Amino acid sequence: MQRLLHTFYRRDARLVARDLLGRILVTSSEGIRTAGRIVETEAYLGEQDLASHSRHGPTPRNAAMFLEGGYAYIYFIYGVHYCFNVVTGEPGNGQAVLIRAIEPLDGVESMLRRRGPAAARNQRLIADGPGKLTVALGITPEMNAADLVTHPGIWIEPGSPVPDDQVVATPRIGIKRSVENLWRWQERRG
DNA sequence: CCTGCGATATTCT
DNA sequence: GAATATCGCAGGC
Repeated sequence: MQRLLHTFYRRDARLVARDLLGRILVTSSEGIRTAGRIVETEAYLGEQDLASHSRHGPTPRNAAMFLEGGYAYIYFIYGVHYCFNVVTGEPGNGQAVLIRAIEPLDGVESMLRRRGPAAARNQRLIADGPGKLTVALGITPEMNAADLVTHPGIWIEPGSPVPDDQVVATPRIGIKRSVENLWRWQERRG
């Protein structure tokens, strides 16, 4: 089992976000592997990025964002959903990449069980949003600040990088500040 | 197909 | 008090 290493993550969040397309996000619990191909990401920078959780400095919620690249940052949003991010850059930068969508690869039965009836009716809905993929993969707040290079339950495998002509960059979703930045990356659907 | 709404933690104003 | 890196459901066309 191969993993992306700290050198991959210790770069600008925009580069990491672009390069995470086509990689495999994996979780393992009780011997069951669930995995999906990353097809949509967003980069969030530090203080200069007015859409980033880190723009006002560390708080109890965003503390993991200020670790070094390669750790997980999992936050609770709208009082309802958990979202999974990969911390990037150097310690103290406050950068991260939000994983917005995956295509299920392994453990689809487990994902359907976790996601419930809506996903069972239409399997394209299993993990096509940031709050959905955390449920599908069994990602919990206990995994916040997990080291993705060494943690036994969550990691990212190299997969196959997506070539430039298959990648589109657009504005980030659900934000009102810094909308001019095209820091959302998707694999072209086909 | 679309639009509106409730859920309600965390943080800032 | 208001905004927010969301989602599923109800209801209308």
